[in-house]
Amino acid sequence: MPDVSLDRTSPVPLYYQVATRLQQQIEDGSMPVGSRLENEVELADRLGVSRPTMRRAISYLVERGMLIRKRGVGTQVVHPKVRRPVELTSLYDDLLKSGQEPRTEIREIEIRPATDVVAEALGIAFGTEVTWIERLRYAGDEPLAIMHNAVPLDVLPLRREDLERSGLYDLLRSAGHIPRMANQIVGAKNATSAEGKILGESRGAPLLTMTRTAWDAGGKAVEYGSHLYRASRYSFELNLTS
Amino acid sequence: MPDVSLDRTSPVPLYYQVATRLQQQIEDGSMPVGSRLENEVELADRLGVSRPTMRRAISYLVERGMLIRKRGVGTQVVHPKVRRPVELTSLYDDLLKSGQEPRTEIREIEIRPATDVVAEALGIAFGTEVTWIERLRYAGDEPLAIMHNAVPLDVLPLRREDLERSGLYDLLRSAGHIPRMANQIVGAKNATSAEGKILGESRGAPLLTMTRTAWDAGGKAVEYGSHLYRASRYSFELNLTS
DNA sequence: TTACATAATTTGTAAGGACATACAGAGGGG
DNA sequence: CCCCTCTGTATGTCCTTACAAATTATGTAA
Repeated sequence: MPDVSLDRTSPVPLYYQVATRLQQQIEDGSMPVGSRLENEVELADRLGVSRPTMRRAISYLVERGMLIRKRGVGTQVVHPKVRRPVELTSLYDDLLKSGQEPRTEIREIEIRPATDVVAEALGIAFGTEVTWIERLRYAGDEPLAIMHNAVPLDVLPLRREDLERSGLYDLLRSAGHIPRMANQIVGAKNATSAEGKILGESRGAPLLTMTRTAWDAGGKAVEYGSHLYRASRYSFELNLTS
Repeated sequence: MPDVSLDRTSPVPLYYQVATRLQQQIEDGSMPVGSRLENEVELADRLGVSRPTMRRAISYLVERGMLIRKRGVGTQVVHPKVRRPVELTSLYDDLLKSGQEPRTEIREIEIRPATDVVAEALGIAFGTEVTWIERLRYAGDEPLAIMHNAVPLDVLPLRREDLERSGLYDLLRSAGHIPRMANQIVGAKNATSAEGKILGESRGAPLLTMTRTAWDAGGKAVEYGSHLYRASRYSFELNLTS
């Protein structure tokens, strides 16, 4: 009865199967917060895996913040509130997940040489051609953000139709340039009258600013973005660990 | 000559020594970006460690974003720009690191029952007594942020003198309640005239808002904070991975 | 009863071996 | 000339075993 869900013929790694099993038990409450796990040796024995495999499964959950280990003591389930480290998502994904309906209006899309700011951020030569886009993001009927992005031509040839249907990050992902690392700077400013007009706010309204450079697994810069959010309608939520 | 820096009698783990060695070689340029490492077996052999140990060292650097591995191909050094995941630091630490001189003015410190907002954030019962503080943080002579914090009494008895000398996070750490996980929400607002007066800005000036709950390794909530930053003088920088 | 030494428990580190799997390039057949 | 297959190479997974180190609990002696 213990190892019902373990399948050694499956291509999904054993340690991952074990980790998933544990995670389920934690999430469905059969391993309540604060409870101690059996020790590694017994657990491994009972599940019919080796201790390194067991350890790897546990380590995976420890890194995700679901378990903590103490040498000489044991392994415990921690408070379920904070679980995931910061995720690398786009506004589009965030809106989808929260059940709102994202809509995008392409206000501008053209190929132009990179400005010094963009070139610096992307680590490319000044004047290299990039696709430059300005988009207005709606949640339902409400405008939410003005988004400027630059994408190098050799990363992805952006087309207006694609951008209207899906988020930039989805396009990057399906083109094989999966964003893996990013540097973000978050600040605040007051809306100019032009910005306010576009976003449906008045001049001086508080805006969140965010500039971001994202790289793929190979370390190639795939996107630079400079965005403005209506503070009255949006805020960033971060879960940090370590 | 290969294993000069490896010390098997040292208490610092072997895999970590190996990782540090590799990291140095990457940082000092003797392993340039894009170069491939020797394969794991040879590397392990040359350094006189086992392959699992070698793998663990490499994995450590892969997780930190310095290396990438591809099955069947090898391991490569990636673009050095993005390295560290988000760190859990306080404003005090940030200022220290950037060479500025943090100073703190305690405007208020008292023990009072938790409001519903604070109780909810800390996961404690409404009305439980917490230490509530209001501080003004300077960088040099310039006011930078108004900071409100609540710390449960059983976590740490806060004293005015201690807070004047060091940051809250240092105090938490030395009390053994090391912040391990946190949830932050970052937004923006316009300064009221009272806030502006304190921060040396005019009414309506853009402010960054940040509320945070932090937990220690055991999942116990150790701090709730609600802070206001002058956007003209401060912004958040985040490095994200995965 | 208290203080100190000792033992048991549990995770941390390390080695060595075996097989699986994905990728890239070489070679052969159409 | 192009496409397919085969093969070599490197990482991915998994096992068994052993010892080290930290913490807690136990037991003994003053």
